Amino acid sequence: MFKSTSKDDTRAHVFNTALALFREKGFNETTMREVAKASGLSLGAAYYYFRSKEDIVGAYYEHVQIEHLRRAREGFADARNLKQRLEVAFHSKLDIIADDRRLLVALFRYGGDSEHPLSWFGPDTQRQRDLSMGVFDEALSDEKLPADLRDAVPVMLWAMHMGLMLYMLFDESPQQQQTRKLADQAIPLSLQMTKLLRVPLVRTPIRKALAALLEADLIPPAARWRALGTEGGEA
Amino acid sequence: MFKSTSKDDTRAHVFNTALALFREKGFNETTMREVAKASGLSLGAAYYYFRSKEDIVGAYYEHVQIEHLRRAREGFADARNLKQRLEVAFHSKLDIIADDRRLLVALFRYGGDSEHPLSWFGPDTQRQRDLSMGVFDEALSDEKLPADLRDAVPVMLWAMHMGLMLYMLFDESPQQQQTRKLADQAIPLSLQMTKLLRVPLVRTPIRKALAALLEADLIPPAARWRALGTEGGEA
DNA sequence: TCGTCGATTTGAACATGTTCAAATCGTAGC
DNA sequence: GCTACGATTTGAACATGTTCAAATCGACGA
Repeated sequence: MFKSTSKDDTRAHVFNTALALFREKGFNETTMREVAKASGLSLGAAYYYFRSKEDIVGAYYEHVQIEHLRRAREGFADARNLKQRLEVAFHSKLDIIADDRRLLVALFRYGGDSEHPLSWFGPDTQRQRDLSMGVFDEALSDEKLPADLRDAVPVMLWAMHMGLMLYMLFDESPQQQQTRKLADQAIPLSLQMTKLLRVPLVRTPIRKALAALLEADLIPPAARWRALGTEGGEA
Repeated sequence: MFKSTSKDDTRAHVFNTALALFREKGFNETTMREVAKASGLSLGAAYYYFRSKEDIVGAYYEHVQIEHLRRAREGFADARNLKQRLEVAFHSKLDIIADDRRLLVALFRYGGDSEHPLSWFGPDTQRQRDLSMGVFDEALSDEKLPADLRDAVPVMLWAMHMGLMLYMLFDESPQQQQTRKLADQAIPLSLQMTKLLRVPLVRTPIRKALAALLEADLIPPAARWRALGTEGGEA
């Protein structure tokens, strides 16, 4: 019933070969001909498994998100409070991509191109966004927050984590320590800010800001991501 | 003393021809061969004036920034208060790029690529960033603010304006009304936030946040952009 | 075993950004 | 007017992502 190498297996093989090359030489510096040759395939065959070079990056990021969800949940189990859960949420993501800065460049490349499948806000990447926001939503878990904020905070945390990833792309410090440090400072500050939200003087303008963001469609409906990630992950 | 067509003239001609094509068909969809032909030059000659296709976009953005500074100052002259100055700062930028969404895509493309000349945070684009932050700095003008905040707020406004531009890329509403509306809501909210900064309860965590951003090199020295824009603009 | 049909593989061909050695042009100095 | 030299122009050639028609493979029914 099983071929020794199914289509999925070969695809995975090409995928891993390509990632290794991307990590080693960078995305731009790796040609599809090299990917094909290193995979033991002809150029055309490589294109049979991935529609395009960026499509490989797309698969990579899908993998990153699923892995993030997995590791985050694992970490959440041991975390004792919100601070620790946020640490898990941020650092597990950074752990996963730590060695892939040369690759992530490609992911950010088409972020602003609304017509591109890898666009940050396009329909094709919505699933990944939702998965990602879901992680931060779970980090908040049953935190007591007014409902409107409760649905918006995960989006803010997601935005922060996007910013952190961007920062990491430029972080040349060993092990990207700078990025880790920034994350470690951002987390307690976010918590303080959250507490400040209870002060009416602060809450009023924040409410207005949220209303504006909501109206601008920058805050997606929470229901969408909350359902996600429950229905089994990979193969 | 002047050739009828100096190198600069020809360069400007190629530039304008290219922009027209980019606007009409989009950046990706326009080939350098088309640019060359439409300019009445051979392919190689076009490359004599611009090192690369993106280099044209680089020149465009330089132009945008200078024009922004010009229009903003013009507008500041008539503005009666901070709110109006911020409106000028934001809307003049949006005015300039309003018809160029298909072109701006290329500008955002290499934002995250730290090795690319058009990178958002790379050394090659520092001048443009400084010019841009300078505009927001001038908008604040002599606003009374604690020194540390006074140097950071222009950076925050700059970041907001980057976000607005990104939003505009995805804004399909006629005339990009959505983006305008978002800007108009963001401005008074920013002002309210600024006032909140006087409340110690708020100011303390904000101070910490600024310290973190400063340490992360995300807030450049204010002196750099304040000097700028005083020494004459274009030709 | 043979024929058939879909899955897979192949490599040539194409489009397009970029490079470059050679040709051409224009002018300054004689 | 002529020459030399730098500025400009040219188009062929190259690299690389992508496409595609044709070849090959492999399993299944007859």
